[in-house]
Amino acid sequence: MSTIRDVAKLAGVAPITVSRVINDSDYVKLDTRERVEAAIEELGYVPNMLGQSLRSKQTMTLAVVITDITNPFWTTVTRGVEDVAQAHGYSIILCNTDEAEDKQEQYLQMLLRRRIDGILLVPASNDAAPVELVKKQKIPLVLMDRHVDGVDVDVVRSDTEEGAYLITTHLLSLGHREIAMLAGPQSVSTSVDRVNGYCRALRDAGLPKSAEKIFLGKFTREAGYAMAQQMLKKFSNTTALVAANNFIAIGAMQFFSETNIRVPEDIAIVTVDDLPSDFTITPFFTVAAQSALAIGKQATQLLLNRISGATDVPCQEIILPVEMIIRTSSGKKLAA
Amino acid sequence: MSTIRDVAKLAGVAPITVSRVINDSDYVKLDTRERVEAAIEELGYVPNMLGQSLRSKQTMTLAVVITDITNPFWTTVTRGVEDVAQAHGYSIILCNTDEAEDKQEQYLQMLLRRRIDGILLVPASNDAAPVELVKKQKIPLVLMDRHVDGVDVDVVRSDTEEGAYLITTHLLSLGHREIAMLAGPQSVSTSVDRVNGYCRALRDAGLPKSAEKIFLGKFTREAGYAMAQQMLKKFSNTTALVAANNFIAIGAMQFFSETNIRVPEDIAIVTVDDLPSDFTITPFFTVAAQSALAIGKQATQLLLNRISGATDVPCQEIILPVEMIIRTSSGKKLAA
DNA sequence: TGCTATTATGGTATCCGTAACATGATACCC
DNA sequence: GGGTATCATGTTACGGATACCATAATAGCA
Repeated sequence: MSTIRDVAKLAGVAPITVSRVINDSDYVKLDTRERVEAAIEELGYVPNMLGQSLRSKQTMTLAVVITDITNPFWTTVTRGVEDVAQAHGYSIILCNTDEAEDKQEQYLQMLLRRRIDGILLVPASNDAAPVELVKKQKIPLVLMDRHVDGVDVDVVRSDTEEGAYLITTHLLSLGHREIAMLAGPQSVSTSVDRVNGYCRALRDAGLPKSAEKIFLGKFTREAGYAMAQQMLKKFSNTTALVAANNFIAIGAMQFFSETNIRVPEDIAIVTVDDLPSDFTITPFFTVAAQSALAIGKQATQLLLNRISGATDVPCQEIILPVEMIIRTSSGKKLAA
Repeated sequence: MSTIRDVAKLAGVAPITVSRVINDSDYVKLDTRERVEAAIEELGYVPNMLGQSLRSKQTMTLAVVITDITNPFWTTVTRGVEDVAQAHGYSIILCNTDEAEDKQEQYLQMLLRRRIDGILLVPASNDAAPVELVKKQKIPLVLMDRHVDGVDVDVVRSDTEEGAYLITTHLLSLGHREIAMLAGPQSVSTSVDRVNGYCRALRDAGLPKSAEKIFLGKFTREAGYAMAQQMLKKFSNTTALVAANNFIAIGAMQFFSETNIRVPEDIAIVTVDDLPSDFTITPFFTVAAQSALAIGKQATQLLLNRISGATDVPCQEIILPVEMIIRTSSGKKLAA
């Protein structure tokens, strides 16, 4: 692969002149410019960004560290990131942590070595260490979707506590009193927040003891299936269910479907996180929908602001609103 | 951010000695090593990969260029890529072309500038130019899912023609004779291949003229909706439908659902591409399923082989088998 | 003791592009 | 004609890590 010096030699100029032509950065006579461009064409020269980055200390690269690229919520977030990043000339490095702290740490180390310009992180857990690791190197960092306790850092997330509150309140308004919750892991803030929203709704309705019906698992279909099973075994009088995300809801639905329990007739279901409309023929779940795209876009915008020097501005927590969409899965008002 | 020289100075050694410690590449006295490691720790030194890459001419980075990160098929492919890449110490740069040739070209140029070690490309169209562009720079390249005419290049894809053949034949075996096809764009090989499979099945059944019922659009839900509408307008006697992918099938389903046409009673549907089981409560579509994960993994494996010097081996086209899964959407055998 | 092999460390140049500074040429104005 | 502003190009050094070669110290052995 040819270098800027090869081009310079062929065009009979100094390397810096070629650089000027490439970057359109300084005076170059038309005649010279044409000679240089011809040489570039002839050699098929492509500037080496490694050299540029080494000097400029900019890689024009952002990293997106998510927990699972297979989950449509995260891909939509990533899509939002990509759109904004691309519009500003940045590329995206994608990292999958699978919710594993060691994999996350490994990736972050690698990103630091790469001198990435900024990181968009969905923290695998509530542990502050990885955030500190990045902050110590002064690499701009924005957390997405989840917050982490005890560190000063930018966060862009949905008001997921309110979301859980809304859908639980909806169930209460339909007359349900025995409402269980199938939640995610305790180490993840969104799971905790959603449990809190659920509890607050029950408290506001004067049913604090109902909050014992909480099951903790993972944000997966398998976990949803298993938790639904346990839940019915333990609390057979349950009439409604709050799922902490769509995968849990789907897993629960599969269990109910297999055991001939009708939804919403026998048990009503509500959940946080909508499924993309592209995947569903007729939307079924009553949900607290967040805008994954907006999370990605806003987080990236904030990150780019930080990169372009807004370092004195104190860290912000941007909390986006959620929207309740009432559909079939929550059923009708119970007969009194 | 500190450099190898800062560490060297603090430890009282030459930079090269620090390098040796970092890479464990040569003799270093235990005593010296410890001093260097202490200095690294104290300064929070992180090696700069830009410098390393500039020398070694390896970026340890692969690019995945797909058409839409929001589509679960591509994310599963990407997941396969990521798994294999990560296991070999490579990172992934992700690029979304939105099926647009200009965006693809822009991305490829950028990847060349970055001196990516290899590219996994889902070509946006049948145009050979982008492939030539990459090959000219001798950057290892593997196409995924789609092939491109007139160029010698590695490809890993599914036997999608056979897939379409299988599901069409299944419809024929159920007694259907008026079978329409809703396909993707003509510029994409998978769409063409699926149309061919559909035609071959009809030809084998002695119904070549039925192949006039082909509609071309995009691989999207919206297009599926629109094509289903047109199709019924033009050929109201149609009893079965072959969709070229799952989004088209879902779009068609939505149209039928809105117009009170029952599936499979009034019209049977089969499609290529399964929906991930995590998104569906009870799988409905009879499909020709490909293993997206396998495509990603195999393509990456092949790419890594090329990178590590298998340049003399001629280009291969790896064609993975598809599997027909019969479900509800194709219905029962028609009464004679 | 003298010679070679092994261990341990350093100097210099290089990967590629560009910032900073320097020089030269041309144009313009009084 | 002399001085300044603009245009045009080049020289040198640097960013960070490391290959290559050189040197020095120690160990091993006859």
